[in-house]
Amino acid sequence: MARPREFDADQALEKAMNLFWAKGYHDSSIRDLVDATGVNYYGLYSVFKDKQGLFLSSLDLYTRRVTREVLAELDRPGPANDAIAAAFQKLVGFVKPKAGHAGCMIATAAIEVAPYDKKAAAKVRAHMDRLTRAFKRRLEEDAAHKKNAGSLGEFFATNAYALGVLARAGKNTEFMNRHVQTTLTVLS
Amino acid sequence: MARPREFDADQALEKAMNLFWAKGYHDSSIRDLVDATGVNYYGLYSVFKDKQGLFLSSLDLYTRRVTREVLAELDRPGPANDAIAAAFQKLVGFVKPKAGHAGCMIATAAIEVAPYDKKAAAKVRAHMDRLTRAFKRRLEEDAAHKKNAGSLGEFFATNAYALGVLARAGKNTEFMNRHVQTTLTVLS
DNA sequence: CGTATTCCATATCGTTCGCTATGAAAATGG
DNA sequence: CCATTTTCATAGCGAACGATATGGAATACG
Repeated sequence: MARPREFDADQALEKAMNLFWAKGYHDSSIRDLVDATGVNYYGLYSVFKDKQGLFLSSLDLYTRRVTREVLAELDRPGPANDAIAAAFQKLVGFVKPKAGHAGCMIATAAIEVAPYDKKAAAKVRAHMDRLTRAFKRRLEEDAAHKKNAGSLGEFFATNAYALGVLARAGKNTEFMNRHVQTTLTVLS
Repeated sequence: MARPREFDADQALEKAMNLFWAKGYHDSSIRDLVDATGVNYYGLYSVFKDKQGLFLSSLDLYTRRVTREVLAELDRPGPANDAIAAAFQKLVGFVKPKAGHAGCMIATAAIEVAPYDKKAAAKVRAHMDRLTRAFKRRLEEDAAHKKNAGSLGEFFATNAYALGVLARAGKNTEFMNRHVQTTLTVLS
């Protein structure tokens, strides 16, 4: 038809997500996003509508990219305890300070965006529900925890987000590993 | 010496703290703070230096006002389990949506301010340490938990902040109470 | 009582924000 | 090969930001 765009939307979204992940919504300006993605204003706005749209798409990508890997650990064969421990181990690897970003993007969004952005709040809620259900599903397979699978699922999901807070507050990996260790004692 | 100020600095700080608590740092503009406190620009800047100074003072007041009440529950006589449960009960009452604000101001600061503000980060760390030590101290009195008092203290403190995230994400009191219930099972 | 000093109220500063308008550049279709 | 269409690069928009400057009002001191 006409001049083709010179950027890949998926790659741009990934870079935008990394910036939002690292700095949150408010501290990531459009100009920062233009620099980080290498895509100019027109490109970003034509694909993602506006800053909110880019952020919402980033939340979706975060779910696909990061959360999926954590949830995959829950499908491991073997005892439920080991699968949950593996999931937390994976999570610590993600939220620890690395490549400039620290924390869980969903937890950050929950605190700084959800209170006044209904669409972001809905995505945060959906993410929490998904994570909760994943833990719950795995726990229901275990006879010892089947009856408490619901509240335990909520508990593990909440503690997953708590790791994101710890990371943002500057706690190191040892601290987070210790927290995971104690968290898992509810299963024994 | 000259014209006396027409406002009470402590009352103004309390109102500023409530706004920061409700909306976080970035969404609370100086103009919002002027409206909320009833103190004009000159007054705020002459007493608190700048926006950061006002925020840091608000963090201190939050510790004195909110955290102290929670910690007071830990000094209750009786079993450590009951004291810790009471502290969490008090905490849920504070972080639940009420009077416009929701969540824990420290957790919010940890996520949205601490990553790039060293002074705020230091106050967040100090708060976490204080809360952790308070739990730890109470647990050390209990022979059953003395050996794990350190990691348990960290665990309880972290879960206290987690409640703040839940509140900001819109979770209701029942959800938070259920979380507290499960959190306390690590003691049994 | 007048003068110095401090505070109040408001206007305004420079900057940055999210977003859009504008003209040049690049590819397609007749 | 030119006209059309879409993207690129950039300038610029109005609004809001944190912070400050300014002139009048209010008190203390001589």
